[in-house]
Amino acid sequence: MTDREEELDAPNPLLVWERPEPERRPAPAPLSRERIVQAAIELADSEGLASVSLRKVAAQLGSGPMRLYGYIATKEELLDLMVDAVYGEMIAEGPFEGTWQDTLRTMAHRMRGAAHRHAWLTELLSGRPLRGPNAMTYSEAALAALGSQKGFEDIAVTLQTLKTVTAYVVGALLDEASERHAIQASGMTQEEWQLATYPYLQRVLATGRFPNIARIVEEVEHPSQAEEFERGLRIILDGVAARMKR
Amino acid sequence: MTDREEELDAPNPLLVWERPEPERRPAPAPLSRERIVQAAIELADSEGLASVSLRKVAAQLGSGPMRLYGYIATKEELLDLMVDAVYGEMIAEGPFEGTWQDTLRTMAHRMRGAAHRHAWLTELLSGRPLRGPNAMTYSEAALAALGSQKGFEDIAVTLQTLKTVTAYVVGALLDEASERHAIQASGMTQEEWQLATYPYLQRVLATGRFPNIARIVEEVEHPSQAEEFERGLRIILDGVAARMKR
DNA sequence: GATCGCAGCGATACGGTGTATCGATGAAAT
DNA sequence: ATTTCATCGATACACCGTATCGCTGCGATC
Repeated sequence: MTDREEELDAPNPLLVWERPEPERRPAPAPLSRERIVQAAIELADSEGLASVSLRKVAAQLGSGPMRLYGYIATKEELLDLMVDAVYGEMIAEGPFEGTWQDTLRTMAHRMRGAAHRHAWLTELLSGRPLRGPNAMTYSEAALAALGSQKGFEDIAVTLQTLKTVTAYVVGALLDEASERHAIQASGMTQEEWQLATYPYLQRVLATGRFPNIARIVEEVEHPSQAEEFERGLRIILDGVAARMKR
Repeated sequence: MTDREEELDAPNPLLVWERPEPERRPAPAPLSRERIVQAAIELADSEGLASVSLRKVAAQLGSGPMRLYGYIATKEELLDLMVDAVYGEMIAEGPFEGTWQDTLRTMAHRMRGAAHRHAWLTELLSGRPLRGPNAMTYSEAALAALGSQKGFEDIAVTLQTLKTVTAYVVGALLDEASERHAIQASGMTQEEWQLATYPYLQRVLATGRFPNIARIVEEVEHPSQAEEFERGLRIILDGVAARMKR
């Protein structure tokens, strides 16, 4: 296309006289923190946390990125809201019931469920103090359920227990997530990735410097992630029980 | 300064004739992965992980950002190398000795020490499978030390134990780090931050919806982070001991 | 000792990010 | 009907990771 043709198609926009006026602004779609957070969560669920940008979230809501700053002061705040929304989901799953073991198990499994529904959760959970209303409500419910059980009269003990179990759960979920992440980041399927990784592993193990790791790779029948999580959780709960007997 | 003056100072660079030739390139400083990683770690230690950018790391080494791509393929790889370097530090602290409790304690405390020396470690630890040589050496040493103890004849049990303890440690360290992060991100000192946060907390607690949390804030004498970590660790080790008795 | 080839370097560029600024706008208030 | 004003979005800025590619200086070759 020549310059000449271009001029015919698109009149030179430098001159006001020939430029059309902007179209009337359509009434902007109503917005709310909730809608913003929901859009962000959908984006994170389907495209990964990395592609949650204010521009994309805003686009999904049919607005410019700057409009979001009426509702949040910072992207970090949006992430905070996303996490708290997930705590909301966990609350909605119902109250805690049964023994203290039941309560702790329920907590652990709900968190695991949430982390599986929202693969980005663990990454956000790390390094974010829980001050949102849903997180507080959830913690309060857990404290209340535990506190009513024999052996948990001292609220300091209850808190310590809760923190320890939570630490395990978060750590275990991060571990579960790490492999998934590496695979997903490489853009391969799990099999492709294992196939691509296997030769390196074999080469390293062939050096003989890692006999125990080699045994694990060769001999150990790996339990499912769910089973592994469960076994760890049993260890923790045994520990809590042991502590209570003093 | 007028245009005229400017012209006198800086000759129009559009004309080749008046433009000076580029100065001879200085011999580039020798580079290596190790130097790159060290520079990145220093930057992360002093300015925070967020300000580790390839541009800044390269600048610190007196080179352009693109030169780094001869040594790494991706920023992610640099982060992997940083983590593995920290495992190197942990290895250098010496072998594992004593009972299986001693070994697990040592592991936990070394990791905690590393996380305190390098505040960014926990963030990187999350979601990064450990395939680096130092990480593998460290794991191998831990497996060997544990495996020689009574009760750990089954390597699957050893592995499960290691994973569980590690999960707790990582989770606990993340929890420790989260508050520090929030404070540091706000750019306040700890006292300023507590002062700024306190009114909100009081207002929320005044609603009466969080009686247990209120009790914790008001009644519980908070142990130091070190003590809290230790208590949790004791719970975990008790759990391991309990599991072994079957 | 001169020449050449080539690995490796860095200038430049691209598409993306979070967010500050500020004129324009449309709805609410008068 | 007019004015006010909160709010929206276009634009801009600094910075990011990284693809591209011409240039440079060094080591190998003749």
